[in-house]
Amino acid sequence: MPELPEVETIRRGLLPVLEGARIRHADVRRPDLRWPFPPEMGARLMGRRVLRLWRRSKYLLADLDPGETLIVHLGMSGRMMISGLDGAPPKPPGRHDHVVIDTEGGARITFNDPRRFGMMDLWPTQALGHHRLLAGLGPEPLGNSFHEDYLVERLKGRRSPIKTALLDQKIVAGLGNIYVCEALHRAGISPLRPAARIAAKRIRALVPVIREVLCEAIESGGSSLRDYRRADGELGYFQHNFRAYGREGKPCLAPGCKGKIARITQAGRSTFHCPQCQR
DNA sequence: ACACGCTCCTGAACGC
DNA sequence: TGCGTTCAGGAGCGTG
Repeated sequence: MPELPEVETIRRGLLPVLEGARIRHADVRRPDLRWPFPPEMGARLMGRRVLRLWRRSKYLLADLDPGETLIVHLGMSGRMMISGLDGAPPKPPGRHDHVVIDTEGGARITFNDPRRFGMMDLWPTQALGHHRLLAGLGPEPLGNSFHEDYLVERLKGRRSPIKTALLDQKIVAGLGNIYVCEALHRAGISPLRPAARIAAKRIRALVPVIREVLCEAIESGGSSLRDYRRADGELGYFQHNFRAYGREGKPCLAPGCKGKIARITQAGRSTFHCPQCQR
């Protein structure tokens, strides 16, 4: 499922066809995803130019001329597909293709989301910070305001396990289940340990590890899961080698560790970790 | 402020 | 072979 690296990779894939392009037509094929689409979304997108395509946490943001931003979240199973390039026919919409955007350049961007956990909204660009979904987000993990002192401070007094704390988007925005498991594994920190009971030194060491895990995933094009299947023009599919995630029962890959990856449930979610080397 | 459980949804994987 | 059941999970939201 798309986490920050996947969204970033999708953004980069969309960049050449969307940034600077004018939307010729937008086909909104159902009234809602997780929430209703904004009123008249299709009509409001039509004829507008995309000034900038950027990302905040797991949200894709397309600044439109004039003054409005299209906010897109891919949820669990959202995908983007590009077709209609080089004179090829644009892909006709199929099952779960909920929004189809055609540009004047001839490209077609198809948003597909079987589980419909995604969302789209339109919001004034200068007031984006006040959008209910963006307002409370913590710092970008790859940005300057996510740093060692910040994380140490934010985890003070947190009795919840570090795994849960790192999934809290108010603390750091964009981490999901997979990369939290990977980061904690690399840092040798047990996902079960209460956040407030981790030595400051180890939290400080975790910060660059989080960045490293995300950067590697972005470099390799993100990660792939069941929900992502390779197809022509589909963005966001990646092959990434996880050391912990999805490796229940397999040998721990930490250097020198003889442990085995275990799978537990925390806050209703699977955690993969090595009980041997993660303390 | 924090912590927890519930909820949305469908396809894939699994069991009988 | 076919059907029913379980699981996956981002993250808002209500409750304590």
